[in-house]
Amino acid sequence: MSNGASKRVTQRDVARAVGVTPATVSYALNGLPGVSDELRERIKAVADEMGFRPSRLAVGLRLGRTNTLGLLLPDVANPFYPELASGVIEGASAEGMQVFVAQVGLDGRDHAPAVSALVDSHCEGLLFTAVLPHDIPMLADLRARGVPFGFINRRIEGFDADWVGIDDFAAAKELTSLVLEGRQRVAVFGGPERSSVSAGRAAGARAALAAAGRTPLPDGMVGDLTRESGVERARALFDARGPVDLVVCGNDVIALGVMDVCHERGFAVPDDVAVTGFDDMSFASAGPLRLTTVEVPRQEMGRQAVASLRRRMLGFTGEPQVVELPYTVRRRNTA
Amino acid sequence: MSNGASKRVTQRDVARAVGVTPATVSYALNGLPGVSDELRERIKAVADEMGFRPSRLAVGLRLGRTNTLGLLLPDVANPFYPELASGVIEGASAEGMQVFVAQVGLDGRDHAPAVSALVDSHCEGLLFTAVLPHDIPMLADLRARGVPFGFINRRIEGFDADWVGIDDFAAAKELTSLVLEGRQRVAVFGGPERSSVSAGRAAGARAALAAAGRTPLPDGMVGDLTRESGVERARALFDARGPVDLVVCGNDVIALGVMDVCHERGFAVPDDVAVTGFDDMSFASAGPLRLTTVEVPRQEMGRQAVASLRRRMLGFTGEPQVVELPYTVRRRNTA
DNA sequence: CTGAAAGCGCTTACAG
DNA sequence: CTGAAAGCGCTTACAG
Repeated sequence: MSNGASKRVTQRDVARAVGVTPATVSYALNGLPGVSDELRERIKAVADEMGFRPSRLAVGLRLGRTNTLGLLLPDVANPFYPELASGVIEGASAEGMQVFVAQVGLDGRDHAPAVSALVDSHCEGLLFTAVLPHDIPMLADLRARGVPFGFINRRIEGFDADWVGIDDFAAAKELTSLVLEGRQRVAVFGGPERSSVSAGRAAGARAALAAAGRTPLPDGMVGDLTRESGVERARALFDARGPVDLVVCGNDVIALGVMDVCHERGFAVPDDVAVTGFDDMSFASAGPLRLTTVEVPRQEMGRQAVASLRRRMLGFTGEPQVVELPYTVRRRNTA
Repeated sequence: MSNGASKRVTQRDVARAVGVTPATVSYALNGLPGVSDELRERIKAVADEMGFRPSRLAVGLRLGRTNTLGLLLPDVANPFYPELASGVIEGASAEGMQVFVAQVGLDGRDHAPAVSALVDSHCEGLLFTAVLPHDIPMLADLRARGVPFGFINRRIEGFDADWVGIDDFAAAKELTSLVLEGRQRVAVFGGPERSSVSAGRAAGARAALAAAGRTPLPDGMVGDLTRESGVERARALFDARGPVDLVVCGNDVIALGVMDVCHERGFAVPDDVAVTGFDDMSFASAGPLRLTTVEVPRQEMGRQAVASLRRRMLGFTGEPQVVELPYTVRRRNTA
């Protein structure tokens, strides 16, 4: 025993033990009519005792339904995604579904191989968290194959699909307006150029500035959503212009990088340089940090996305569903 | 088209298109002998053009090998685990394996249902990140069924299995000795009582104190690895004893909670109260935080665990493999 | 070099 | 109320 050989108990084993055919075991265990109560109980008891568990592979092959969903996550240096994933996994598990997690490149580069592997494994639905416009051909192909999918967080202009997220534009505008006050020299450190989320946040910040009759500094508007990128952009910015009044960042991680540089140069936050983040990651509220930011309901986004996807998997073919969740501006100590 | 019906192209479709039997398609695509080069190329071309991809379900059922691995993660409020997961997913994907991710309760409670679902799906190996001693019966059952598994991070005293982690005892001892200096009143805020990792870290801290002829304060030794727990324990501690000299925390998240309370009470860190963390999570090095902690190679732990597990899946039956990775003590500004 | 057949573990009409 | 048969999509001995 325990020689590595599969010790799986099959339906047939149970059938033999009880003295019926496998079909009867199937009927009994799946609660279909046509089996006497007494026999059903006996089969259940034997199955339990033998530790029989139907093979999901066999059931999936036979039924053409696997109860499996695929989740595509970009590189997890960004703590935004794990919490999204947690919501997805929790929501899926509550519905008896399993989740294959695949990783795509930073910022969502190179979805194709991951999607292919997921489809090969009969995922019945896919959830994308970091789509970019160049993914459209792949998505169109997916749609043609009849594989349901949904977007979380990012979406693609002009390519409709179920989506769950927040109003990034409104949130960024509100945050920026709130902290703008008299600050004149304002930099906006956005995320990747083609990310709908980053674009929305940057546009919101610019709109707030415009409403106050100001324009942002042209420095560092586009970059990765990483701390390193925040550091590099902040250094370049401060080298060129000294301590500016406010840096509006595309997420909390960039803001961390900016604060690193403020610390390194001895600029007081927010007195010399005010900084805002976005997402309200767990560390943002920490005592020594107290980052001013926007809380995004990441777990809830994941859960809602599963709910939408499940409807599709069950055959719903209506218009793309848009779920816009509430956000909360958190004004703390950095702006 | 696109009515939700499965648009899967099967081997048989390809066979029909080429005018051969499905078996020939299988031989051709899998590079087996017995197919002329010319025919093989033609079959490959047609398969590609039709977008044929073998069903992993069918292949898995037929071969009894699914190339799938299951990863069990506790509640992801703790950023420790996503980075571990990233290493696992990356390592698996490099080997052509897919990863089912399942979530278990906080601190690893209630593994059983998740394990069961993973085994039902024919995962060929399981990776546990937060085992507890009471999981032994479940693990023994797994072993009896011939399902290979490995531990990352936590392990179980007296239950040998492949394990990847660091020497938590040595690391905690080194860190504590380094920052101890003249500090007399020292609290050790550990993690869950039965976690091998938390136990090792706490023991290491106590050993360092003992070596200096000191004993830790009895307050808050056991608790969850959460910020809330850090907050609660710090409040109770400071209520009872005022600002102690040093709080050695079981991880960075607890330390964050302690620093929240220092901030709230106006205690300067490290001058009034020194604080150490453990793990070196990304936020730990942030300018305003500069937490003194121990860097744990989380991604690498995940990758190595996949390598060990893969050997088992390929039939290796030798002694349990123990992989102890190097850690790095990071002395920054909080102690 | 190619084809027909069995079988992985299930489910579900269809007969009895 | 129960059993025999077909089939989901593959792979692999086994004949030809």
